Amino acid sequence: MNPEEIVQMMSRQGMRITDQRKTLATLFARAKGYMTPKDVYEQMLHTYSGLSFDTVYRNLRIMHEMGVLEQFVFEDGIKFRLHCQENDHHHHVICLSCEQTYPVVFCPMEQIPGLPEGFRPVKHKFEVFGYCKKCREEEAAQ
Amino acid sequence: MNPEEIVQMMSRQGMRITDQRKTLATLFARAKGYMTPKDVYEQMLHTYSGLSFDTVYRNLRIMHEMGVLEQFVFEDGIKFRLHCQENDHHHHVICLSCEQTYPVVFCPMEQIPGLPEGFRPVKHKFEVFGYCKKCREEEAAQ
DNA sequence: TTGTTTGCAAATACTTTGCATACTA
DNA sequence: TAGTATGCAAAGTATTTGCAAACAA
Repeated sequence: MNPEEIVQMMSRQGMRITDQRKTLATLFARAKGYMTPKDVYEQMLHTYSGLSFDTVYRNLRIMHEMGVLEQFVFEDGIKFRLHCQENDHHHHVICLSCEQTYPVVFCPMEQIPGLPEGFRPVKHKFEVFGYCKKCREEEAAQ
Repeated sequence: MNPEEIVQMMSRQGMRITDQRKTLATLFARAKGYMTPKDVYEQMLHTYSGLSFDTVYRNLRIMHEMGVLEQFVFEDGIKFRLHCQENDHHHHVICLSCEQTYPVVFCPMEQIPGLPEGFRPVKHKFEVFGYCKKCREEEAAQ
């Protein structure tokens, strides 16, 4: 998705489009992996020297509520990225080096045996972490 | 696992066995689900009125490092429970109501298709959330 | 007796809130 | 113009650290 599409999406949801929010859109459009609130703040600070942290938090929260961003709880804290554009149910493969994510359509719930008797599943998580081709090649080249 | 076994395990790892740590062992032996540091603090406060939060944090961290406890990042924060005693690789089914967990031997990695070309997986997460038989029955009985 | 554990106090990190001003629509 | 967004200051929550006294081995 390009920045304009993101801005449109935000606008459609009733958000007012400020310069900062345009920059946020550009930032997330360009981002390869996930970003922490701190990452976002630091990136934005280049352009807006008077930027405050609470505005970043507010916008991240709103953009998450609007479904523009996706929030992911890593061991080391919460991170954000653009909301996944895949329509069908899918899972993610995440590179531990560049944090790029790849969708996988395979879903283990379709064939899971051995659920406890009487257990009614309502949601599940399946994520694979590792190293993508590009990062492995770069690593090997050093 | 009973409290004595947990205490032995801690002792074997070189931890000194204080009254508080014995109580911690008892607490986790009895706990059905996961506990937040706050839960633990509040439980312990019944017995130790002068208890401080930092001691709870310290002990939880140490017991996690020693492999006595298991740490789980939920959306609403970090929680702890006894480290799983299953030997073989397995995954967890977690009840959203009582937080009781059940092991499942099935592992989706054994048959996952569609990994991006050249991606080398190093770890994965697979967790199923829902409601266990007991909680569903209790819910229905109301 | 030695070295670990504890409580206290304070520091740090992260996130949220109230309010006046600035800006979008 | 009406109402939202921003920066500032401050508060709230979660977690960590340094230190002296208490305690386990």
